[in-house]
Amino acid sequence: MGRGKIEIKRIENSSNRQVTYSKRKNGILKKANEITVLCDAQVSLIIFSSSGKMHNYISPSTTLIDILDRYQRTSGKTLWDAKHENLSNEIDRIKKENDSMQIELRHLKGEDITSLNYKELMGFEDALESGLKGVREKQMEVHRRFRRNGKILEDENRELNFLLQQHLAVEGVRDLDNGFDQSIRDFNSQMPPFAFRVQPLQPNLQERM
Amino acid sequence: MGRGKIEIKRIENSSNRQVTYSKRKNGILKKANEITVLCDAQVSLIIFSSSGKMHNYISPSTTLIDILDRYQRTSGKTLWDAKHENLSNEIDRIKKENDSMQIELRHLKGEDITSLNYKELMGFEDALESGLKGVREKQMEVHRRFRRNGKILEDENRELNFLLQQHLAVEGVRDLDNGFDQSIRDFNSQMPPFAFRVQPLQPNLQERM
DNA sequence: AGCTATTTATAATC
DNA sequence: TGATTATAAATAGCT
Repeated sequence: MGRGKIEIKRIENSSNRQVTYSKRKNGILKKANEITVLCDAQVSLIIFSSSGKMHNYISPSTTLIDILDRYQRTSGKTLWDAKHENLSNEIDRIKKENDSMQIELRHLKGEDITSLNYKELMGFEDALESGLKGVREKQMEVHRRFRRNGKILEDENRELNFLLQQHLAVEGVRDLDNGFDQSIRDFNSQMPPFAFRVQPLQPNLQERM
Repeated sequence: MGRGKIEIKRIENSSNRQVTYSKRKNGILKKANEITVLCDAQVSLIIFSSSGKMHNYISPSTTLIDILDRYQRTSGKTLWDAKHENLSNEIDRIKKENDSMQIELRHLKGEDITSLNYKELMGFEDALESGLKGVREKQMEVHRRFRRNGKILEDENRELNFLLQQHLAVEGVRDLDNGFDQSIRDFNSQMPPFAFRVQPLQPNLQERM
């Protein structure tokens, strides 16, 4: 329908193609709307030009999602259900893993063990004993480190006290009235040696306890 | 384009509407194909008639899913991602739950406890001790039941032996040659009393061990 | 379903 | 691009 008849095959001239696309695109969009209004139809029309521009028409009485849902039901073809199913399967798998871990946890805590047989009980006893052994070893280690750190702090404290006494002996007579040394002496006398807080001489001495 | 001009508004006559739908539907499908071929376009066209019949056209060079993916990317509108997001969120939630259980399990088994602080260690020690206590109590119970069952079996065994001796004393003289009683006597003498297998006099005596 | 008078879409041109 | 126009194509009303 134009000045001349054309064959329906790819228009090689790129600019002609672009012009024809633009005209015919408008034509189709118009017809999509007309059939919607005239015939109560529901239309979803999505067009991509070869240059990537998109145009679309959806009948106002509906939505694209609705059309696609009906498309799936009518054609039997599946669009997003496949992706959906994968996720659902993963959820099931993880939930199962979850449940069995929950059961094992309860067993290790001594709950719900009535259903276990003797062999299973032995297994859990072993697991609990080795766990307890590990925890107790770790506790001992923490204890030892704590005691060692305390010992070192005590030594530091003793040394600092000694230095302070020296300092007081040398300087104290000279500045009897400025009150500074006195306040330190008060502070020191109120605190037991162990609690005397100083920056540790060894860095990284305190570890996480 | 027809014998008369028509207004673009719903055709009230149902059969006219149906006829017009059929003609125009063919027209649009044809145009969709033409723009595809002439202009290298990619078209997805889905039409539902008011009576529910579906017709659709997809450019042969693509798929509906591909068009819809591009539609989402181009328009920013989301079609199935919303449904997906819900499932993905649930997966994340369950996976997190899963991970923390896995960590707790490892800790209860005495693994990976270097990262625990002292207070946490104490907590796990308590949990392990109470778990171990529960398991050992259960084991003791199983043991007791086992011993009791054994005792009962011994008693049964003794009684059966007694009955057998009686039987031999009364009947044995009469049937010295049939070999049956002799074989029983042999069988019995080879087995320690405890291993003498009989149907228990009390049903349900053996519980799960 | 066909037919055809008429309207509409659009190819070529400006 | 956008407007014009001659012509092809689509289709409304009728059988």
